Amino acid sequence: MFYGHENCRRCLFLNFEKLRVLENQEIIRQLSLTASLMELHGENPFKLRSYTNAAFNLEKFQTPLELLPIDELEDIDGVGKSIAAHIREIVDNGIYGKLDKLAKETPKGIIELLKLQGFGAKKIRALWLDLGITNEAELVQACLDGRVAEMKGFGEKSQATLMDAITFLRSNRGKLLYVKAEKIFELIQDELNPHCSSLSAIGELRRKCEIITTVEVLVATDQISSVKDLISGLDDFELSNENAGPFSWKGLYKPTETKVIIQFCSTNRFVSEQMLLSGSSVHLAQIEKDGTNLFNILRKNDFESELQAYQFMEFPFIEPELREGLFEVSLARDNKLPSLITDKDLKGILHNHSTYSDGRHTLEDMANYCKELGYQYLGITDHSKSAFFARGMSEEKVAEQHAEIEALNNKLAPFRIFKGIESDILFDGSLDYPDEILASFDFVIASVHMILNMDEKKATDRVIKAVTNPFTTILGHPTGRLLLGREGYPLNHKAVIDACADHKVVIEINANPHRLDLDWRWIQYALEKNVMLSINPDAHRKASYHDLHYGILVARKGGLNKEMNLNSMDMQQIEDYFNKRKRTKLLTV
DNA sequence: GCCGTTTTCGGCCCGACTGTTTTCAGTCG
Repeated sequence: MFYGHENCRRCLFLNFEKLRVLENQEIIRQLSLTASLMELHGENPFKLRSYTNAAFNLEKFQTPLELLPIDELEDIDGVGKSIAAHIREIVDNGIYGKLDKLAKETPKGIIELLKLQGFGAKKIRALWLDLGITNEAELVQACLDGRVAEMKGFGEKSQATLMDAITFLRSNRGKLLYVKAEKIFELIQDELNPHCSSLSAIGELRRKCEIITTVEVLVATDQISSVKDLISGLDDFELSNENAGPFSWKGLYKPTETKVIIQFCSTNRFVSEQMLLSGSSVHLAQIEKDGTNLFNILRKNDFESELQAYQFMEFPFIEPELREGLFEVSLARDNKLPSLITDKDLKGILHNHSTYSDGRHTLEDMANYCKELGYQYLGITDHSKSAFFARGMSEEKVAEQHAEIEALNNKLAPFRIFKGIESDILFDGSLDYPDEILASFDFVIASVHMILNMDEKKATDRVIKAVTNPFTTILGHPTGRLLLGREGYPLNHKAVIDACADHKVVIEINANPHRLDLDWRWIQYALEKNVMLSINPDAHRKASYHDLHYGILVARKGGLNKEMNLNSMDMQQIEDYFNKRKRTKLLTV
């Protein structure tokens, strides 16, 4: 349940954003927040636990709660009269009285402090009551004075960890995952489209960076001043620098405190400005012809298309997401640019969960929807038994699932479900089923979920040991990172990729927008070593199949082509691949 | 606050890790 970030209660609860419609997630967020605020106010722990339990049970609930009458809400596990009434109130008013009251009784800065990693409501309560701290600045001062370390339940280490957590929080403030920044861009696009001749994302957004610090947009219009007024007049946008210049608007998207810059230009300058403001400075400088670089050419010349500009420089077209100045220019110079993978190149979906472990939808639902989307196969990989809290499967459950897969394969043919498992990598790098059980799967994804605090040497040795396991087909989310949420465990990427090369293990590009792990910066090295990748959604519900798109974006950014992506194989190819690997493995066991 | 009765009260999910209070509370997954 906590493994897929989408189900992480902490992240849900801290996700203060207006980029939402009233979905079950919003109700869950409010109930979880209630539990934290109750804890903050020292209320009965059992009472607040019922809110946590209700939120937890609602996670698994598929029907939109806003459609349910109150008596049906009360039938849900963990939801009684009181919480059912709260849910109705949220549906009707957007928030419910009890939470509203709790929030009003709590300093805003204290609620912010609940975001600090490693510190829960009880610790924050202690800081609030004992030291009178009500915001981040006061907390920093208390740490610097050493007052935190002197408190009961805290010490020097806690104080240092607290400072680290504040630093992490500060460094991420205003930053957004690509998936969320894209929504801000779409808002701007919808508003401005009627008033401009051309509009494009530029900067990090156009380069499909996984983290966005500034949402930048280029607009070609002859009504600059009225477009500026239009943006400043929108509820969620705030002009922050009136002196930004005649050709730009600088401000904030208030709900997430994200910086927004809108640049203006004339229609005939659009292509050149778009390129100037999208490619990194290194990219623009590296592309040279007769001693003049692309940067200078674009400043002085107008083009009708980006292709025309590259052709002018005697270069092939370079996709915007590659324009980081890392490897693309030398590849282009040698005419070795990859034909980047696209959404259409995915033939099946691997790494998915069902109700056999912590997924929301049944195996049959997951299979039907996968088929409906036009894919040829599904690889189902529920959690293994060690992931007890994700309801990992016992050996008996595995057998039960395999029987159902066989029945479904008869029913859904030629669509095919492959028997997989997301096997936990245990503390010492071993997998948590005996060989005979591991041998019963078509493929095995080995992933780390627990004990994430090892040093680089230990973490690397552990992962490499899992990679050398003859049953491992794919290494799942290699570093365990959650973007803007948790650093991955430190890993010697080269050593791990080398081990994957030696043992013919595929590396996952986890497409969940919170993970995007393997980091795209390592794709080129993997390709150099002839290591295949696999773009997997880690879906815990049907809708998460669509996360594949974000995996595609970073895979393209790293320069991946379809030939080196495992799930670009068609059904027959991947079946042969799995079978061949299994035969090889059986020889080595 | 919810649940499940031995139904109107009494009990309330797991395990590992960390740091600190040296025997356990808080946090996380």
